[in-house]
Amino acid sequence: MHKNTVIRPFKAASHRHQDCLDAAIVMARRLCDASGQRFTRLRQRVLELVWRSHEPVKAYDILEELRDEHGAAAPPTVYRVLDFLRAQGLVHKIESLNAYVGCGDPGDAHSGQFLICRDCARVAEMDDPELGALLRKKAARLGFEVDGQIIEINGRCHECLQQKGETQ
Amino acid sequence: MHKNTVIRPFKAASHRHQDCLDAAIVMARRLCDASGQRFTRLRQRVLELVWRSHEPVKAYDILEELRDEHGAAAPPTVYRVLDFLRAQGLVHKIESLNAYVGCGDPGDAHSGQFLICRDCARVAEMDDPELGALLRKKAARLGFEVDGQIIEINGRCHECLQQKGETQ
DNA sequence: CATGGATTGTTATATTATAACATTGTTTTT
DNA sequence: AAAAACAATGTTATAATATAACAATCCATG
Repeated sequence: MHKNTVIRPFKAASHRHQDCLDAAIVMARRLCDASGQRFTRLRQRVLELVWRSHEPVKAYDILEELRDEHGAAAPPTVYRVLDFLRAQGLVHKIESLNAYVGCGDPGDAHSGQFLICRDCARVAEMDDPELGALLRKKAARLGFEVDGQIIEINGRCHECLQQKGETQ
Repeated sequence: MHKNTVIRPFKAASHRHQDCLDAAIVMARRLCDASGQRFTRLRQRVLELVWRSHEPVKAYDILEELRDEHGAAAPPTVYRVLDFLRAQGLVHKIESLNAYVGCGDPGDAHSGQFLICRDCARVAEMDDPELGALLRKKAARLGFEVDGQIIEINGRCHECLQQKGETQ
């Protein structure tokens, strides 16, 4: 048996998203406890906002939410928390969108390989060892030593492809 | 024989960079002529600035150069030309750096796979069909249809690895 | 030589992110 | 418990990246 490489799938529209959110928070608390980091109320709140949906979330959208809820809040507040969450592997940045998504498998350090649907804007995450290995192999041919990769794949998710089929 | 997948190598420090630059301009002119686009003085100048070295170049650095040379110039000037050059496949954007590099093989449409050296900051480009194919295959398992990929690999180039070895 | 489309100029502003320092909160030491 | 040390957050200002909207100019073609 090999490990499933899909660590943040495209969920069915009907899925109970609250479960995704709850799982993410529980896991985050566990990891922070284990590594002696403080999972403060602010950090939890930002993580919840990142996990609001399966679409990537912008820093300034988080900022606006925080302002609504909690009075002040300035950009550094958000960016600092995002940096913290990224350092803990709880959140990834999608570089091509300047936006952030919750990690589907925190605890296992990885860079992730993201599938971005151009129709519904949702993002799935894979962590495929074959892909990583092939990249390293190809890079090695040039004498290049890999220590991190950014892979963002644009296209259409299964659900959107089906809908497209139906309406035509 | 298979096509070489390295389309923008890490050049030896001793290489004659003027040759890279000249080749890029000649190729650009040829492609624009072929597709009925105008390779204006401004477009040529921006492409030269992008090819100033093998390091990615920032839009605002180009802007500053243009200002020195040519009086006015505002951000839209630069971004419009960069958009044009990208549309022609003459330039790629490195998303994780918000910076731009000349394409090593314009004319053949592709997204490119970039190797970014964290020591010397230079960027090489591959266009490896196996990598693309594997990505599509993995994505297809999720029912995902790929229409573009962003691959940016961080690490150390051969030359920098050697130097590191020497000084220790 | 006019006219229509492409290119570039210009002004203003939006979006994304960080620097620097002050304040508050928490843990540890005494 | 008070003080010291450190972590987290607040605050103000600004840097860096990018686009919108409209005006002026250029240039191929009829």
